Amino acid sequence: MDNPHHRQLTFFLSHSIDHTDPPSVKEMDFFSTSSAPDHKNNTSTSDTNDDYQKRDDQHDTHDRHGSITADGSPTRATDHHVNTGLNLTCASAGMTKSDNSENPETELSSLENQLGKLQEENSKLRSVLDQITKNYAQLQAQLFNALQKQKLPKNVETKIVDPGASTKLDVVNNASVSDEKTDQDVSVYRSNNAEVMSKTHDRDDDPQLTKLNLGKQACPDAAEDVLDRSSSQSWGSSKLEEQPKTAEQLPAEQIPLRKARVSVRARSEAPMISDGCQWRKYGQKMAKGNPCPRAYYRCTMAVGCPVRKQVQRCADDKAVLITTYEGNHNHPLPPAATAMANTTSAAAAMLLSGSAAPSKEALTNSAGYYSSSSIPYASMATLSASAPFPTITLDLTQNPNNAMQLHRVPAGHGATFPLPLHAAAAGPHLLGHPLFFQQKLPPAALMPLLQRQPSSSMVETVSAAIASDPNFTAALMAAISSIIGVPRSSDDNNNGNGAIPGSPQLPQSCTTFSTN
DNA sequence: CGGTTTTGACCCGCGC
DNA sequence: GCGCGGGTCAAAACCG
Repeated sequence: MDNPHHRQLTFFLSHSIDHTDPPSVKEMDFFSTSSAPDHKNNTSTSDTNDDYQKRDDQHDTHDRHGSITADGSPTRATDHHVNTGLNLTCASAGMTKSDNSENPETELSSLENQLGKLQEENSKLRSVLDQITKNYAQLQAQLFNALQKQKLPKNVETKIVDPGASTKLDVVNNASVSDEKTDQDVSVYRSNNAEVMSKTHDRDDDPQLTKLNLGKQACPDAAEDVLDRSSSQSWGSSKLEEQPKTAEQLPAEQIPLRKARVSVRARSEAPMISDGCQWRKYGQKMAKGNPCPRAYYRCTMAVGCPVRKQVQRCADDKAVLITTYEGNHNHPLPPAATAMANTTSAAAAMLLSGSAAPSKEALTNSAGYYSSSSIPYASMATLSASAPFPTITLDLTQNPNNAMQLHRVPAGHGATFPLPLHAAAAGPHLLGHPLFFQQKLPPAALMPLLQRQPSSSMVETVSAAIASDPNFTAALMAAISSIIGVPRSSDDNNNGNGAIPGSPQLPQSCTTFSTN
């Protein structure tokens, strides 16, 4: 039981069970308002949808889900098919066909009606997502502020007593309890918890939702996760600027946030890649197994900025520079730095979202699902038992046109399997990490970025690679599932994260950039 | 003179 | 408990 991963599995098992229980169902109310996806599990993967629908059909007689759709969404059939809330049209089309096979006019009108409903639902979902994003950002800012207000001794978790964010923070504390060692595991939940919280933006107004969320705080380290997130997600976010900053806040910021790492490999002759930030070297060490020293840098753009990075040349190929970022900036960043921040946040989000007890099968499934997309670059996750922290590596050493690879390296794993970039792309949005270009630029527009030389525009390349997602539906679906922390209903995918990384959390991101 | 870099020492976690 | 390795600290040196 000491194994953190085991704990993760346990958690997600309970999670999956949850989704059959009324409480979990209540959580689904978040989406049920739009009537479409009241099956939180549906958002996971397409293959899951089938299973879930089957299950749902079975449960229909028990009216279980009927209670879920408290909003009174009329069509259950619609609910079945509109799992992601994204492919609403397609789902409805298939469904209506079977329903209306007699009169063409009737069928047409019915289709129109349903189409209108679906469009409405779609708009609702979009608004919900927007709200989630806003809420998340707000909560993040509040949490960050609260953290800053309290001085936390190093490696010591204390209760957060900020009245303004008491609910949220209390949740964290309750969950955090005692286990400080399962950082990696926690990171997985982090996103889930945080997302849930973000959904309950009216936490003060809606205690029920809060309680439900609390119920999901099965992870003892959830608090830590949240803490991490608060600081980590400040990357590229100017919202935190609004938060008062004092010297006393610094210690708290630097406390826990180090678990998820994002590393980038790129070819570069320079001793350090330019990422738009100012760094101060505070240490250098010879790492085992690498003749090249590892340099430790700290962000000096703001006093107390928790962001650090490690720079080291690859032992195998000294032309490859590996830069690892950790933490999130607590200050405004210049455009160039923001791009990098967004990139690392996205990568971290993806990493954390998928770090939750990744099951090979689930990941494989997801990989297959996503790989079918038109993403120009291949995505890959590498799990390494040697990694002290979950680490995602953006490999820019290969042809940017088709070799953008993501290596996810959570501790305790040694398997390699495809990792869906889409989730990462969508995650940041939902989490409140604005990858603006991602949202506003069509995939085609991102291609040029991918075709650039890593050394010249590595940030853009990485950002584009992470952010660009030709299949927004898939990405959003993954993101939603991750946010909800929806466990796969599949028996063997209880590990929770399934193929789709659970929740995008950006608690701490350690990005390693290796420039070639 | 202020900021940065260097570098040895120290701390801490982990494995044996 | 001990050793190892990673990460950080902090004093001295360096630089503009």
